Amino acid sequence: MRQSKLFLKTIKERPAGAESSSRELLVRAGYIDQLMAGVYSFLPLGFRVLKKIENIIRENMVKSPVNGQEILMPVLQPKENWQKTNRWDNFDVLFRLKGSGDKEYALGPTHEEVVAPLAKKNILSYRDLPFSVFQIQTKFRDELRAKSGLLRTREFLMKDLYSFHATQEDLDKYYDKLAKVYLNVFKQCGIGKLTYRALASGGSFSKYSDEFQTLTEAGEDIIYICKKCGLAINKDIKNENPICPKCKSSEFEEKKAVEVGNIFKLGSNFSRPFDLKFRDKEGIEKPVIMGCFGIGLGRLMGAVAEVSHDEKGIIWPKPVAPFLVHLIYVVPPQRDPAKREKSSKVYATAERIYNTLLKENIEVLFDDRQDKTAGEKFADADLIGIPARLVVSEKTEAVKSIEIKMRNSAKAKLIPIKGFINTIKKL
RNA sequence: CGGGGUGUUGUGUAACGGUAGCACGAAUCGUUUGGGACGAUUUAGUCAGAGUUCGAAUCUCUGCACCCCGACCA
Repeated sequence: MRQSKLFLKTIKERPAGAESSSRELLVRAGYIDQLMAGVYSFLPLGFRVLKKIENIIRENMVKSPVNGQEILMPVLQPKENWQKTNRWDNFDVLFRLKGSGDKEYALGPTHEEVVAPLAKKNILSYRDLPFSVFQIQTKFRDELRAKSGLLRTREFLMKDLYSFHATQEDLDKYYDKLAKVYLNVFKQCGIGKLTYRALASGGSFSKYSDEFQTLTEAGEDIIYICKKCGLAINKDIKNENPICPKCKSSEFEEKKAVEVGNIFKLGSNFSRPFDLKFRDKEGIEKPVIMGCFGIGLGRLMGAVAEVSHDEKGIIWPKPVAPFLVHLIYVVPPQRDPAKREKSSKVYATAERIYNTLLKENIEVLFDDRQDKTAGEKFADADLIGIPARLVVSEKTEAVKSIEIKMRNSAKAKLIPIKGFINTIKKL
């Protein structure tokens, strides 16, 4: 991608009144644009990051042991289904809207009301169980207070997976496997060390659920980490239970965190209202046991930016970075005719390197802008936060090298142009 | 939803009730060119409505929007 053609403008000044770092940096670097409170557009760079996160999640959901099948359910949902579960009037953040003839609809904040009746059409026998479906789709929640950029929004992409089981034991096993897969997803996104599986209350569905909490001061949740056994619990659990449920210790470390995922054992709470049943081996009708597993993609992206940045900009972990390489062409003096010759040579070298990278399928953003000085390009590169920065300039041209510097390191070094691609491939 | 704050060009900001100014950006020209260059010229603005006043960005009211704190967050 050529930066000169990119639909993106970086902003030098800090936006007024923005409190969270991730929000400030994502806006200034041109990843996202706010339409209104809690609603953002994803610009080309932001969209790429979102897609990276989406693919990591999808891969993990499709393969064993999750074995999810990807589907896409409607955002627009009938009021009747929400009345069946008693949530039309009780789901605080539900967006309710009127269509023609005053017919009422819900904008999906979650999809139990859709997936349960859907499953009813496909589950008749114990032989149909267990199975899981998931989607990566836009959710709407009328949050009373949107805040901190992508960390709490009213419209957001969510991966929600629903599992269907014949027995509670089967759900329990699956649930624990999913929890491990979740930790792996967060690890792959570069926030593994900071992300805890925290025991939480299960609301009206079950006694407990598990939250996945990433430690950051920008988070709005508080979790308690047991100093003895390392178990994390959320505030609800701590209030009910002043001692660690696992090792009975009473010493906890209190940390602020942002919830990037949440998993629930729904049991038969949704199969009952929708009459979702199956026949077991003995021919007896039983309610299907369900699980529900969510990850907020935008929030995850915000969380990564929140925990991985410095004063100059974002520092993307490689797996979620919009590009692996930021190739920067430092424009040499051009007014002097003798130097103009050199200039075209430097540019030609940059083009050659760009094409080599493309040919090798290395994801590269090429700062080919002719009207920006080196300083400005470097400042932009730091702000945007692509993992590897390659510089082609008169200096590097003179020694037939290119400069390479990693975003998370202060050191730059020169590598010969000949065979440079092998260095890049090893990144 | 309770409380607080703020709305001035694309962005960041200034202006006692009295000429809406500065910087960045954008545009043109010239000089520059390895850490956000310089000069000249140009561009574009008082959230909306009502009121007070000779006169309102400024004071009052209403509305709207955004930000922050809290509550809420199956």
